Amino acid sequence: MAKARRVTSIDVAKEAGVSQTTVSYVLNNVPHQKISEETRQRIFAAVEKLGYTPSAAARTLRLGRSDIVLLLMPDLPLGSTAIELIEYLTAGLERHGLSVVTRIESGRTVATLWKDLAPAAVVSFAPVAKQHRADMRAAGTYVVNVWGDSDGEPNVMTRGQVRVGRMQIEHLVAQGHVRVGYAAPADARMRAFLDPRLEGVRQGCADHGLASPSVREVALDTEAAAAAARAWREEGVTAVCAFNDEVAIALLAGLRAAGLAAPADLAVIGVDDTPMARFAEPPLTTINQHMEAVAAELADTVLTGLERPDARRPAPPESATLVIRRSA
Amino acid sequence: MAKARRVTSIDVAKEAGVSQTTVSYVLNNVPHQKISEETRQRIFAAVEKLGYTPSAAARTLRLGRSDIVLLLMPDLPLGSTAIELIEYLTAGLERHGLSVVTRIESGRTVATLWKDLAPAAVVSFAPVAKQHRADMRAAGTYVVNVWGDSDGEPNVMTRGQVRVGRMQIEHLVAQGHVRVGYAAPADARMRAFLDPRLEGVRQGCADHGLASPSVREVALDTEAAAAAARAWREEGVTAVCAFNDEVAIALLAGLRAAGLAAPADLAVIGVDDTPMARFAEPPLTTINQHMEAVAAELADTVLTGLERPDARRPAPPESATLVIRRSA
DNA sequence: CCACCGTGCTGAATCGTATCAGCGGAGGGG
DNA sequence: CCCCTCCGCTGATACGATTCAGCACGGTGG
Repeated sequence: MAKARRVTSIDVAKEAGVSQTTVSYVLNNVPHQKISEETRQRIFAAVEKLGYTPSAAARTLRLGRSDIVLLLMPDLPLGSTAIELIEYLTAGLERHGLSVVTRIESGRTVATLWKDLAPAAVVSFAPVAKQHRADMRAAGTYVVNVWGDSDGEPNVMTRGQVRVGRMQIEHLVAQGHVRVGYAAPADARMRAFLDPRLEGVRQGCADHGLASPSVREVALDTEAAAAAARAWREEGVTAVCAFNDEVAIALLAGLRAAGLAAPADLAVIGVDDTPMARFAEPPLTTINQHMEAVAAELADTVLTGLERPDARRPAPPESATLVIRRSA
Repeated sequence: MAKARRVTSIDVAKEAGVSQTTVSYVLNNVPHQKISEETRQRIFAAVEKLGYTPSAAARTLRLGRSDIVLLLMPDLPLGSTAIELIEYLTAGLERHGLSVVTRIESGRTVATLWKDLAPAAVVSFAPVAKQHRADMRAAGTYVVNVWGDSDGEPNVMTRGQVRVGRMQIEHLVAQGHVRVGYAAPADARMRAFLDPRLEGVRQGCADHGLASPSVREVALDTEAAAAAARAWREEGVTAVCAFNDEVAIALLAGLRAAGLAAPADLAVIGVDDTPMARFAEPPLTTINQHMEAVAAELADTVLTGLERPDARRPAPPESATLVIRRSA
């Protein structure tokens, strides 16, 4: 069989008995171009009949930018929370004709990929050099930097993360704790999320007249975690907000190793509600972030940035809930 | 400032004082086109001087296929094992001019994305409808289906997964166990990995003259896991191979809830060596897969499939090791 | 001396879309 | 009756690469 030729807009034009220009106008809803309703329908019918799909490559070549949104993720395990976020974001943007692809970022190969894809927007959960960001913006790519480099860039995540930190403290205060600690991850790549969450905890402490939390790094290592636990105990700390469930679980393991028990000796609260959280010993109290809401907000930011104003929808108000188990 | 125009191969041609055709020949190493060494150098110099980068869109339009490799992942948490695999694969293919992007697959929107990207190859860890695969192949995309649908498609992962299952059994046998169980995940999306691993366990049992393993589903729920543990005990099972660390950790939680202890009452061995494995109670014995080797094999498959024969390198022989902790 | 061939290079067509500039005809105002 | 405007549509070009066909030139064989 002959190598099937692609169906082009010219084929559609022939089928509908109009010019290729008209087909393009109709399919792109070009404003200020009056096309009769009858012609429109003929064209849509032809598209349907021939199974026409526009060539993304040709579009990209002509317009200088594709309909792709590049999502940059750090080279860290993506928990169910992150996966959920990606899925909702993908679905949300797909609805507006944008395709999301993800790149797990380990180094500085973004530039190459960016040139290859010519994406309409880049959403980055991974750190990107300021220079790169500037280059992309200069070339017309809309860049959403989820990492708040505090340089006044659009940043949708920060606010929610602060709130998560506050929620941790609210629960501990409600349980009567007065002297609290904060378990930070040893992995520096987490900084972008650490900062706002910790800030939320600090704010919460201030609001309730508590002293600022005693911050310690808790490495993913039982001995190190045990040492941290003992140190907190000596300071009189009775409860610890962990950066996330992973850190929290490590800390629980450390407690057991140190012959201590949660929540009696030290209460622990995590963030994420990982599938593993319920199997911890004791089962982990944690904060469950509603990724659908977060993703919606993120999608909104992108669409607005790309000036597709038809897209706005109010973000659901509640975006996190407390999951009480036994560790705090 | 004037909107910076793109540097094209025509600019390079002018700078080097040759035709654009020649530039293309040189940059693509077109065989059977003799270009003098001197001209080559002039062109490379011009490329360097002007900072020329070929337009991927134009290439794609002309060739009908891009230099992108689309990696399809299921919408499951990507543990550090998976992330590592992705990273190594990305790095390995990048070396040969291929850009890897990932799509977290939840539904059937692959087709759209595939058309948008016109990828050179698709590597799928997620199930893809047979029809889709056929379409892609018909259009010239090289498809690697890691899910072995047993329809004779290239499948690099299966063999290694079988080996992993065997390794689990080897350890248990060495510990003197005779009657073993297999803890399967409740999530059906894991089937593709479950089947070969379980097959490996079965083979191992046969080799050592043991009865076939007693297979039970272990949901990620403490009560369900406890029930499964009790059931195995009643059968006389003394050790269980878990599908992965996640299932293994759930099972350990179930054991504690049932008042049983690992490994005395029931030994448990996982797969993956998740970061959480060492914090389990008791710390989990597991199999650590060497993703670098797996990724290398996968990259090799893709490159061979795309007929870039320069790329072959022998895959490292060892690709998994046993990590002994305390649960088995 | 002519025919022929290989070397090193060039001209022009092509991929499929978006968009600028313009064209015929109908209708209205003077 | 003529001019002008607006509607609905079309022709032609550009985007930036690959590649087919072919050209000039110098050397070699007959």
